[in-house]
Amino acid sequence: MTQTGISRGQAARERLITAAQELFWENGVAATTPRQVLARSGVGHGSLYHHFPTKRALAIAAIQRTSEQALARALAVLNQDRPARERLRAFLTRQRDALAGCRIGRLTADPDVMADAEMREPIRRYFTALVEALATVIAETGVPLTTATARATTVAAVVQGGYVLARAGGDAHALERATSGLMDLLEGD
Amino acid sequence: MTQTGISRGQAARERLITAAQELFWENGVAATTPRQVLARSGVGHGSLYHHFPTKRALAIAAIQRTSEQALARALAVLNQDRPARERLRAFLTRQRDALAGCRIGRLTADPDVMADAEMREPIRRYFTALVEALATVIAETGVPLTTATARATTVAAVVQGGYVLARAGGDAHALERATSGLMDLLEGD
DNA sequence: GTCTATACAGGGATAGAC
DNA sequence: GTCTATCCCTGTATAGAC
Repeated sequence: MTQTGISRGQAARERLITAAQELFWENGVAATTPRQVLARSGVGHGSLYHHFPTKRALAIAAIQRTSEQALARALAVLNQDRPARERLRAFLTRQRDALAGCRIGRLTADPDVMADAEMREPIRRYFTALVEALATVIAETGVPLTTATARATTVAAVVQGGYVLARAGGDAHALERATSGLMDLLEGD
Repeated sequence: MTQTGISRGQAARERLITAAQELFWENGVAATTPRQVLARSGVGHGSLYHHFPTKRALAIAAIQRTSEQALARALAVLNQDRPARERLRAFLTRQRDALAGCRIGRLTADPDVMADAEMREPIRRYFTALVEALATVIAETGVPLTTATARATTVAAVVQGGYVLARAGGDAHALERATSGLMDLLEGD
């Protein structure tokens, strides 16, 4: 009750989550060790296990956080005050770090994540919400709703696959080629 | 000189590679242990390190093999004796184990693979050859070559992304929705 | 809350006999 | 070529002091 909004303890907790988010993006969950999280965050061993009973608990917190942040950024683009066609184009041409890969999508290849329902859930939610938002925008461009839903899945997929191709070839432009190829199709050539 | 084409030793080597291929598909390279490969293949510890000096050497052999096999299967579909339009459709609607993910594409999220140029190379080759073959087929449908190349990247990306979405949602149909959404666009609605 | 010390299984590999 | 025994390091914690 005498505390400010964020106690000193919360600072360590936040630093742990942030460091875990970064490392998960770089190397995945399974391949990230508690020691790496400690080194990155500057937090001590004792503190980690004070704030999180296990690596799994930290992983869940970090994945949830990443998922929320990524969804918020995507929805910000899709809900801008502009014509639907422009919002769709803005989503597809958004600046992305192609060689780093998608912070969320890449987790679907992580064995620790896929083996754990609580880690999978934020990922499922992210893509469900993203595809739904895309379908809404696409429907606003005048496409029937059932067509819009399939097309929204295609749009989300081309971005995820663009990341895969970019990383596979060490070529950041592969993502742009994939999305621009789809945009041409969407805009009727 | 007195040997048959495949010596008894090759049998163990082959079983190790096959087991590694399966395990890499299931769990990735980094998360697969030599012990798992031994258990799966039925080969003994001594034999593993007789045939492959390190886990890395086994991984390179297994990834190369997987890449060759996957490319051969894809090209078989794309080079059938049928109209280009049908071959493209056959590629997109090919039976795929969506929830298992792509044996090649998934490796782009593996930290061990991405940190090693020799492991990355077969993956790069696979997608380069796949996109080139797709571009040829698409060009045969009457599309200008530069457009065909971008479009080929889009096709490969939608398949890869479809896998990601399917695994993310635990929904095998997500892959079909992604590819059928693309097919509608390709066939001019 | 944070620290240092300790524990112990498993990963990745070597040694040397058969 | 294959086997068993052994090795050292790191991942993932637990214990208990400060």
